[in-house]
Amino acid sequence: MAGNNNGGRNRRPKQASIDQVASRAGVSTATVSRVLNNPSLVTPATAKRVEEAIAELRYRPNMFAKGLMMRRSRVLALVLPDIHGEFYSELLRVADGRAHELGYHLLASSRSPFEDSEEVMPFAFGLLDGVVLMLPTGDRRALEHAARLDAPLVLVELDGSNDGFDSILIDNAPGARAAIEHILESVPPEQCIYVGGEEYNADTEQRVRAFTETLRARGHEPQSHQIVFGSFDSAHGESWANTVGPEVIRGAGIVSGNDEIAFGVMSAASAHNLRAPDDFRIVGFDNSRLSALVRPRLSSVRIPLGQIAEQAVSMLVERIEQEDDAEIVPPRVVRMATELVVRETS
Amino acid sequence: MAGNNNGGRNRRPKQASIDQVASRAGVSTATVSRVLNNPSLVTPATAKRVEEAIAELRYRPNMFAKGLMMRRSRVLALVLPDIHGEFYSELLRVADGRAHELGYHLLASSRSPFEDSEEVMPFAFGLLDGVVLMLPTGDRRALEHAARLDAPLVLVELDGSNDGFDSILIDNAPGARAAIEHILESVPPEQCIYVGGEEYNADTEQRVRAFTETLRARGHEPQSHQIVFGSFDSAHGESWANTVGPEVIRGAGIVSGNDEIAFGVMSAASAHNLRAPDDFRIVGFDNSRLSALVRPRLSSVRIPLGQIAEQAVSMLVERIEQEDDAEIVPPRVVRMATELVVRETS
DNA sequence: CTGAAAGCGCTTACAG
DNA sequence: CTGAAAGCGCTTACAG
Repeated sequence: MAGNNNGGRNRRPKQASIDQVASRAGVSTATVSRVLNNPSLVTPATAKRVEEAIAELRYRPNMFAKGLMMRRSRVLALVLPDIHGEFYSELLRVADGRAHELGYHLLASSRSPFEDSEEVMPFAFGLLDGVVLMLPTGDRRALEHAARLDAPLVLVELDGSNDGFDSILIDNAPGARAAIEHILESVPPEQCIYVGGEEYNADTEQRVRAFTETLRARGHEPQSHQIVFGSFDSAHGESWANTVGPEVIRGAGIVSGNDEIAFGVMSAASAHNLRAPDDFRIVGFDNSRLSALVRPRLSSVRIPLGQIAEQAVSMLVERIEQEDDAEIVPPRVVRMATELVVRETS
Repeated sequence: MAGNNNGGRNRRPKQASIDQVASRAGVSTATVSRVLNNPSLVTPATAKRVEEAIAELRYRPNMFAKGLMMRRSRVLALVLPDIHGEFYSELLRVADGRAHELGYHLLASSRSPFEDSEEVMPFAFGLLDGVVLMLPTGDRRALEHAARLDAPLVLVELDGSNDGFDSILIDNAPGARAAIEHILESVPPEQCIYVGGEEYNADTEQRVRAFTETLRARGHEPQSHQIVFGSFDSAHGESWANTVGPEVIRGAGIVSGNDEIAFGVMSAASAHNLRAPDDFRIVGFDNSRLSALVRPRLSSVRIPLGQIAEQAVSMLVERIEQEDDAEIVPPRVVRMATELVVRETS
């Protein structure tokens, strides 16, 4: 557009187009396209000429033009809620690995495409072949937006099968039940407390249910102070512990919404010289790397993030590549079980 | 292509095109395009008709066609090395926030676009307006590849200014120096040890240099056992501590490559009943959330990740939007200072 | 203020 | 095996 002063490096070089490659190689653009996408259709000799032209011109296909024709970009997105740390890396790493195996590139977004009504998201999403959407908040409104999206979608942590979407759910029950039962071995039901994260969260709800039902099975109806909500961070654990004070913590059996909360509780407790497992029992959720690292080592419920990520990407790609066919496979729901990892704090 | 049996939900609905919107609204495609991109050019009355048609047809512009014309997608990527946990979230969150302010969508990739020569990456990268590339391994080969990429690039942790790229560097010196000086207040130089992560890493090199120089300034030439390399994880800290044994740790002043390593060291030490700060001193790097949470609280050097992310995105967008102009701004290098956060372990 | 038309850079039947 | 040509769905001078 402007004067072609391409002195700088960080300046997009005027890319060669397929036409230039074609004329340089003395062939048609169709032939260039063939050597790029289906070399077996072309004589080795002409293929060679074309490849040389490509190399000389440093030609790289324009992905927009290609996408316009193919209606496919081979790019996937993984949309994660604003969760912290630990969580991200395994999810990303495994999802990316699986995507790569399947010939796709995976990108992650920490911003929901439906968060605000601005114009930026649709831009990006129109370029994607599909998205894995993690919705632990059970946000059905987001699901409605998603339904309007034109890309294939796999949901994680929210059952969207009634709306036609493949879904992957975390089955918190086994792990949560095991955790509370383990604690009940040494703590009476009335001293068990669930210190959870956000209340309106798919995981929170399931865990609270398991907690409640397990206590009831022991003939104890949990009181309101035995189930507390907050946020999934250590600050919440600390502030809860500081609020209730040492007399409540001593002898208590605590199931916390995640490891961070547990760290917060233990940290505040240690200020009163209370330590797990002697003075109280505690188990976290997530089985984060740090749970095995801190002293005392934190018992925790493992969530199979790697399997979830792998499964999500696999299902998504299956859907994408199925679109070309006529057959309609009904939405699938898969549940991933959790399990208790016993360490020192319980 | 196939039979249009659109019974299923997860099936890409045949998208309406701009032509259909135009004919439905009784205008030309040019007009539709104008109400979408520059409404002030259109009479309110006709704009309204067009908007209704858009709504009725659930029209969404084809981003490939748009990109083909505009040569711009408003999508940015942040390419991170395979670092763990903590690191990701702040970087991502802040970068995303800044990108959004500037009207871009940011996606993260944990896979280097140059990792392998397969065809997948270029696909994705041709769709991006620019990328922030974090290269803590000092991988100059990756930089060469990057130079061939046609998208604007901002480098983090590697100085690519000589190759024409804006670069953001972490200045480890102030923080590292402060850390070792702080430790030297109570530990003799010959008992100071740097337990680092990967040896060929921009951060490692700077920190080791600061460590070495500070000890030399005290008249002590560090011995080979005083500088050890490994990986940036707790396992390395543990194994190092177990290898050297309690006699080395007792009384030592340890600067570790990151907080994780420090946790590993402390964890192994506690098995021998050695605790910081009484039996030894230790400071980490990264100032991770957990450093403030574990007991004893870990002193750590803060790296301004948020500022780095924000700066990187800002510079990148500046470059992108500058491409249209003729003026060539020389590559910039900005250095972000680190600082020591003293807690209980030192 | 609006439209007809060219063009962005590819892919893919269709002929040969 | 190869090429001429149409077409994907947009944007943008250029006229009016």
